[in-house]
Amino acid sequence: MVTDEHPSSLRRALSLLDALASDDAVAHGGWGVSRLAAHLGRDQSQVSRTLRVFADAGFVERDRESMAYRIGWHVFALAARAADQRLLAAGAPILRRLVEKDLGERIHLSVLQGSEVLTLLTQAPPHIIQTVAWAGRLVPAHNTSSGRALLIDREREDLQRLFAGVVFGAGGPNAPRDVEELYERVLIARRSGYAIVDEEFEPGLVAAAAPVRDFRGGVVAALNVSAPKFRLWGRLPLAGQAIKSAADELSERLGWDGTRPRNLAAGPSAARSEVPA
Amino acid sequence: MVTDEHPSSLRRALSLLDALASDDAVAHGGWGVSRLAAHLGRDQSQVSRTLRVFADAGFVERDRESMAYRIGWHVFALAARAADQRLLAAGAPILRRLVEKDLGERIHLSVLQGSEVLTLLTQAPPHIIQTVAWAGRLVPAHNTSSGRALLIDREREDLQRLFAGVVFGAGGPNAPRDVEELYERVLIARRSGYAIVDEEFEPGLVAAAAPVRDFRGGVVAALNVSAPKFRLWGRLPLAGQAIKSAADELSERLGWDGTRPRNLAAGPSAARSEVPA
DNA sequence: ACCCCTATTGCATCTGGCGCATCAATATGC
DNA sequence: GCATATTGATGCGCCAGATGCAATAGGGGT
Repeated sequence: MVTDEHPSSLRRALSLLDALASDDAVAHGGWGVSRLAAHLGRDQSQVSRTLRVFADAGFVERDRESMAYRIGWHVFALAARAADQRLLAAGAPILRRLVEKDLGERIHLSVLQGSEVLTLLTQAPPHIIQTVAWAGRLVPAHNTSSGRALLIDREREDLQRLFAGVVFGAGGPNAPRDVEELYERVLIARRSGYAIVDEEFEPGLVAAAAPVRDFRGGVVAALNVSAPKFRLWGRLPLAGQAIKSAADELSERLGWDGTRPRNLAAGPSAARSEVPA
Repeated sequence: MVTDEHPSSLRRALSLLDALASDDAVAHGGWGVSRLAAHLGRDQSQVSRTLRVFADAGFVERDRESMAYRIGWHVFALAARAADQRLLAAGAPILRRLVEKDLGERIHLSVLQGSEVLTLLTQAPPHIIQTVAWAGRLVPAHNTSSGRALLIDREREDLQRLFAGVVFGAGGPNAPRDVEELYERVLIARRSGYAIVDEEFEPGLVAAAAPVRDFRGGVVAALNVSAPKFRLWGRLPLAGQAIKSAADELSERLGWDGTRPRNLAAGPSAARSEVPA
């Protein structure tokens, strides 16, 4: 997640936090120094010292018996102050309503981070067991409906800049092959106000998404539904409409007056950050 | 927040995040470089450079127009991915303390799954014979205190959708007969901050429960105590209070900022800068 | 006792964080 | 219009502090 461009000790230190939040580390109830050092290819001494600083600052905590480090209270406290809590507060009930009343499939609220999509909230229908926890996870923006919705205002040059260095290979059979194809599909989404994706991210998976705007008119988030093709495909246009009206409602709660955004070259912090390895 | 003991560049860098998470900074929609530098008594050059590293890693974000930095979504992602882990890790000692010091009765930590309650952790007092292993068990949400606590934020329509198709028949003598009754009792629980249940799930069984919230502000789990009526009834309000304060403590460890109002759906442009200087 | 695995610490090396000064860009004043 | 103030970024020399190696210490397991 933290991609190195110019090595700095700070960046190296931050990668420790990423490692501690990895699936592996979480599943193991935290990682010890040596394991962490091995995973990152760094010397144990440095990992040990860096973790001590993090621990003193509360960014990580150590299990007394297993000696394993975990993400600490301070990160959670900061997360509570992370960008726009209002989006979460207003979004949660809308997600619930969508999944329970309208669609009966899994709904996500996500934001753009670089060329990837970060899932903030997930709501699954009651009868489905939560297989993977999607919240906090990153997926590519170019072959997902959320990504398409988040990029719905962007022009060709924006996309070229944003996806410079991103490989378009992976994903489902219908994934866009390059920025040009992506832009064409963005244009299609722009016309209807929502994005439809058919087996672009994963074979057999279809999805619909719509952009959420704040009071400035810019896209700040996306609402999306995704499900197996056999279950959702027939009502996907309807689902798109439902998602769109829900997204518009959320936008209104964020102060959007319904006007189109003026040309805002690129998103908030889109400039930097690349794809992870 | 980050207390300095032995200065290190990492610690200095982390204090930038703290500053950005301060009430002042959040209220102003983020802070610029010079302001941040002044606040921390550090040179602008270093603040600028450090923030770039943070920004590249996604730990902070920059507003395009105001040039102000805010806590970034990456921090949110870290917290989201470690949230489950932390719920269990931070919950266990609190359960133990509750049963040993405060209540002397069986305590559970549970989450909502559809219209049912899934118990994750159980702590029983030593003198009580382990009757049933509750961890992993599913019980209905409508006639249990945990369920009531987990649904404490829901509105009538939410409940109607959630319990559509659920039969309310079974349980104890005082179980709610329909969604309407359930909602009334949810409202009562909402007022006090904890839920009391008197022979709703099972004859002769009473219980109290309180909601646990995470850094997103939503209810993610519930803490509850249950025992035979003859043993707990007299001190049930006290038990409710104890459960509530324990739940609040757990919420804090999950990054919940109890001081912050969690449903601020009204103001359109609250996040933006209002105060001049 | 042994070995193996893990975490911490001492120490010499030298990277990279630091402050100062400068520069560019954008307001604000007259 | 020019002058001034403010804010953020950068070039550069210096030394704090990050790094890596090796040694040390603890903890099981056999």
